[in-house]
Amino acid sequence: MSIGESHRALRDEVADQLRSWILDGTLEPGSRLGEGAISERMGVSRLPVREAFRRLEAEGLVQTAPRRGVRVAVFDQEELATIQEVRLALELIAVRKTAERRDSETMNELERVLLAGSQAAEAGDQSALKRLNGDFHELLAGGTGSRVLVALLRSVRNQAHHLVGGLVTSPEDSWSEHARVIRAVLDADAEMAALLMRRHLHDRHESQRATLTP
Amino acid sequence: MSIGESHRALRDEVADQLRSWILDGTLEPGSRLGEGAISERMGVSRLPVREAFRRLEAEGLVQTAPRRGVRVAVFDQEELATIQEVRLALELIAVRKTAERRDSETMNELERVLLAGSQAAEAGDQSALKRLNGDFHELLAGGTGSRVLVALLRSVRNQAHHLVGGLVTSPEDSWSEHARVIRAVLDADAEMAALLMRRHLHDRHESQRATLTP
DNA sequence: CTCACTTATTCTGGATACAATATCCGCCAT
DNA sequence: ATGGCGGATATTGTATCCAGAATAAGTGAG
Repeated sequence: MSIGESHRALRDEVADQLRSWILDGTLEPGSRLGEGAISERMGVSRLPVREAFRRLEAEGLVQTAPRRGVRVAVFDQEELATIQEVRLALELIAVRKTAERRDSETMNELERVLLAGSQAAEAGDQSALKRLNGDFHELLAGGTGSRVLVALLRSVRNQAHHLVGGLVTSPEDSWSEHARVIRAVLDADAEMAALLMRRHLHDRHESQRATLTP
Repeated sequence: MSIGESHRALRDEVADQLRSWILDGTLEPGSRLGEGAISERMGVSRLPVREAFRRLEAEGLVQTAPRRGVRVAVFDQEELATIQEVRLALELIAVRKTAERRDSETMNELERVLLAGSQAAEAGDQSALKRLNGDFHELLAGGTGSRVLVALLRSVRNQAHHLVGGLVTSPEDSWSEHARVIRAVLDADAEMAALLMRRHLHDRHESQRATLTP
């Protein structure tokens, strides 16, 4: 099999695949990841798998015990609360900075997402809304112009996602809150955008706590 | 040479060595890190070096271009400002959480550091102060009980350190501010501790900006 | 002499084989 | 049952090997 034209590095491919498997629950928290099994299942040698492990380890998605292999990260309640708190702080920094910079490309993208989102909401297109909700967060991170912040947010968001198991909020509810944030950013109202974002994430956090501690 | 009894994984050793070389300026920003050269210089094979690269990459200390190797990360002014902002937010979360949890082991360690620090300050022992200043930040991160936050802070702190080149603040000045924060934490005054920490980091940030933009 | 093009070397990315070692699991004896 | 012993398994690390890409070196033309 030819490696093809401009194939990405295999470690990236492997890392992405593992990440999505972890996030969508195919790999349950605490389950063990044997490098042999992974490499066999994905048809690559063990070398890229090990490199992918190191990356996921640094991203906090997996935990490594020396000589005992790698397993999907499992967090306790307190750790999850901390992650939420950190995520909130970082998202606020990001949305403020994006609203202040008003990078033209990001603004155009946000307008596009806003339009597509309201159409999808009317049509009741759940999967489109889910994707747009993802775009929303990516755009707000990217709009800061900071590669570091983008990486940190993605990492923390993954770990936060890790906790929800099944998402509690419907894509429609999420979208209406997102739309308000986007409008504030487009209006260059950084403080309003931050406030709306804070409420957005805080509500979500609360509803999760409620379901987790009955 | 025998690998010995309970030696840490070589990738950790390599990553630590590279990290300190980057942080102390032995490896200048933008300089290239050939995996062959590193493995030769450190007397290990290329594999642990590559694993270490992936970790440092995720920590943001190095940047990787496909097929073009890895080089020490170089950040522009705006990125550095963002990193400082993120670090401030995370340190505040950490110091508050530590002051609220009051983990007994951490409190004991903080008392020890406080005592040793005041002695070192009197004796004018610069290197001891420098080490204690490092312990200070590690303890505040560890006191949160959150592995994730510890990892994030270490990463962000490394990248912030990355910018200073030569540190501007003397260990003594740093220490006096640190000591005040420790006392506030020991007094369970989370808000006071956070306020002192904010001022501590903010001052440092300002003095750096002053030296960088003459 | 400078610039572009071609060639050669180096380096990354990946695969594979092999050794060493630590952990895990089952079996056996008490 | 329980505790210890020994083999099976997995991780970790080394050594080679190869393909492909990037940089460096060299060469020729204008």
